[in-house]
Amino acid sequence: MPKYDFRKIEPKWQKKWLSERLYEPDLKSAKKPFYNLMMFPYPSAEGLHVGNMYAFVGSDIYGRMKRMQGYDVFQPIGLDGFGIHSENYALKIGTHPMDQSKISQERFYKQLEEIGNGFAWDEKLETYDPKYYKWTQWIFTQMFKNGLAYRKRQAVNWCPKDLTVLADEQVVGGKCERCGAEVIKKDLEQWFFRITKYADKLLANLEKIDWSERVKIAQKNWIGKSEGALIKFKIQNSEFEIEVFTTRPDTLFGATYMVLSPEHELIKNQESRIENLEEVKKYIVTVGKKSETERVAEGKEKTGVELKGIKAVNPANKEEIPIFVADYVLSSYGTGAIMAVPAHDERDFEFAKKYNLPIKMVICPNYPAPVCPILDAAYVDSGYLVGSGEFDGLPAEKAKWEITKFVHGKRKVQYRLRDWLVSRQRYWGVPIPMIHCEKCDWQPVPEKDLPVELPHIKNFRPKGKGESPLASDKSFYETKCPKCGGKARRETDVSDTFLDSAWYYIRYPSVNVENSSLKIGNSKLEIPWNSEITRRWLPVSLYTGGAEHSVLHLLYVRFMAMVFHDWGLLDFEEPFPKFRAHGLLIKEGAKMSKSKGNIVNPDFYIKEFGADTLRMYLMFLAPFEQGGDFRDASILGISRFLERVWKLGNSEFKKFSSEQLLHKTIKKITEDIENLHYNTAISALMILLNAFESDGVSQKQFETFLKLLAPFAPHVTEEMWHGLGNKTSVHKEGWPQHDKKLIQDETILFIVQINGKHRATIGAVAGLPQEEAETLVRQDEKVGKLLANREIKKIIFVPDRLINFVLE
RNA sequence: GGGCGAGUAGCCGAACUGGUACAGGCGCACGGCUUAGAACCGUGUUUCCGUAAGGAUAUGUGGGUUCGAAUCCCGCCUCGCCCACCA
Repeated sequence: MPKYDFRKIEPKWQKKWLSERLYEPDLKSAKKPFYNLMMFPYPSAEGLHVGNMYAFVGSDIYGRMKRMQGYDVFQPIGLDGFGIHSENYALKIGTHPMDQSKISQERFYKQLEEIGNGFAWDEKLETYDPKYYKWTQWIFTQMFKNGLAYRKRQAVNWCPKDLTVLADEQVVGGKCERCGAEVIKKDLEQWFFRITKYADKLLANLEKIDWSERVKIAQKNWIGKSEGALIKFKIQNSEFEIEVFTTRPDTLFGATYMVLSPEHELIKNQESRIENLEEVKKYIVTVGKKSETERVAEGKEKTGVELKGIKAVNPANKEEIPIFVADYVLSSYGTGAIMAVPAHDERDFEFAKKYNLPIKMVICPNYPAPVCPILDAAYVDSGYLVGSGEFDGLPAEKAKWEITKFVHGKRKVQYRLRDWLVSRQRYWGVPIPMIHCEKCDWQPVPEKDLPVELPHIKNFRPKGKGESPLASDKSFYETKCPKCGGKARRETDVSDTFLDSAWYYIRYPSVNVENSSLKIGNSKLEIPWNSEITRRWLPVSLYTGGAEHSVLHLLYVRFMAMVFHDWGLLDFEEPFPKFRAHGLLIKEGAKMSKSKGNIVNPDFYIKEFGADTLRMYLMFLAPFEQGGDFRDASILGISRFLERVWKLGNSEFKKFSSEQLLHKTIKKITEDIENLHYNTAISALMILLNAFESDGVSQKQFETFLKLLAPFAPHVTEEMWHGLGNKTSVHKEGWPQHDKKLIQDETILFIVQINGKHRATIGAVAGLPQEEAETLVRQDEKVGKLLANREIKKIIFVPDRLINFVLE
């Protein structure tokens, strides 16, 4: 018997598959397209993380079964190589990202090949390839032309370590998603994408897509829809008004003061009337220096300053109320100002207590209530109106819209979602293709001049002055205005990496074909993909990836698809009708991280045990969607399993007695893979192998077994398949079908219970009616004894399964 | 603070729609093979009583529904993930 030499077998088949283009579907004319996609990785030269491998293998197993089921499976691969991640790595080891990317790319692709996935290598793409980012830039210019990209000055998230601004989605718990540094606010003018325009659709479409529930919930909360009203408050002795957004217009009569965010325009506007201007300004400056986390940490103790000398008027009861500025009101949500109703809002209550402001109760749990309860906390539940003039006695829900009408307010739906900040003051990214001209303002770079190539500049280190390193390269930024031809300056910021990944899945099938064009009047506009191919292959059949991208990539990518759809470039709105989040792979109970030094490098395990063993081990740990704990010790179980398979396939065949078990296993494995329950599928293979070893196996049965094992262990199965005299790849074989008749049991085991307790197990033929089953069971000696002289109150009968005698 | 999810053997985990709780693997123990060890093969492995047959007991915890609950309902405890002053 030859030795199971995976070190020879695995590279041999990998080469062969590649040269035979085994995993390349016919993109132009495939009859049963199945686009199986896993989120592409961002590479660093440290190489593929075992967590990446876990995710890719899980996706591959599904794709392999689909291929064997007769689908034309397209499983492309590429690199999300632009961005802070790769740039920081280059900074750390002292290389240039442009050179480093070539090294990382080679290493990553080599590793991805070694894990034995069925990738369509011909269509690989890298986001830092000018051929690719030409179109990322094209998308940017179209966004601008369609009014979906705009510039705005506002307080934005700034990472003091990575020296760039960040989108809200990239600030996690007040910290930079990439480096973990405390994020502070900076007042800067930046490029934004108008994702809020699609808030409603992004939310509504969630109902239509089949996604892991936890990801849908995360998106729903992030979008954060709330219904309320816009209400205007007049400023005493002034033309100025303050507009507020509230979800509780029913409590308007209880508004005893107002609060503005530190950035609110009224403060500048009314500067001359504010008596304590110095104090106010000082407060605003102090607040501006605080980081997000400091604000949250101090959140329990609210701070604020009254704007002395000016008052607002409550439009409901015309009472004069004071105005405060406080940082618990955010400039970026609603109108940046609130009406404070301390009796019915926890935050306002706390603030009012601290500054000794009146607390007026206007909602009572009961009506007519002789006395309203004395508040030691805000009463935030619903009830009936009191102290609200003509509205007294109305249920709060009803009063909401009547009061809004009474004060000429407007109903308004407000989203928590903010526009997507896409500028980055870094080097390693897609240059934003915009030109600024003193005369003509902002102009997009004309399509014919794309791409705007990222120059190889020596000093790419971020500068931290709110400018990208590109701003020091005169030859880059000096240009002419595309409109008037005058002297102009290029935008020197780059765009967010998440823009690169927001459309890659459309590009894959079109990598090697000609792009389509749109007719606009008499001219043609080339678009970034081929429409015919796109119609055949998209949307993606199954998308797999990490749940950590719930409100990042997975939100942006949906937004962009909706935009393309509205431009007539795609005929679907949702890019991924089915998405599954895989679990997190941890190591000995702890998260893998560089700082802990416990990152598992797959190379070592592939060398030591083989890719097939590592693949199966990873999948056997726990359900794929749950994640798993990598422990060295238990990899031996799989290693033994494959050795035994090898041994069995190299010994003499004879007929296996239970054809039934084989067919039950076919059914189970098919269902398990469909549901990504790879751990139980592997366990079913083990059970079958155990049976083969004790009862024997025919060649035909063993070949079926190899097909079932093929998605998990593609190399060894291919080797043995050919060893049995087959000339074509096992991965192109038809997936085994179970025989429905064969899996029906002829005999079953009856569970006999007395008072719900298991007392005996009795074999019987299947399909026995209750009476016969009862007779049979009573004949049993033990059961007979237990039932002797007892009164039977009731008998519960579950066909072919159980009979329960209930006594007295 | 809010939302979501989970708690089964020494460990990872299985259990369809409520119907034999713990499949499969790891580990461990004993035995075989071997000069010896590794590897490999076999047997056993919730806990308690019992030589055994068998019996009792057991799915974080306390209740409830049911002939019957890991599964459904309510309270509590613990852990994980996400969000977090969003008016």
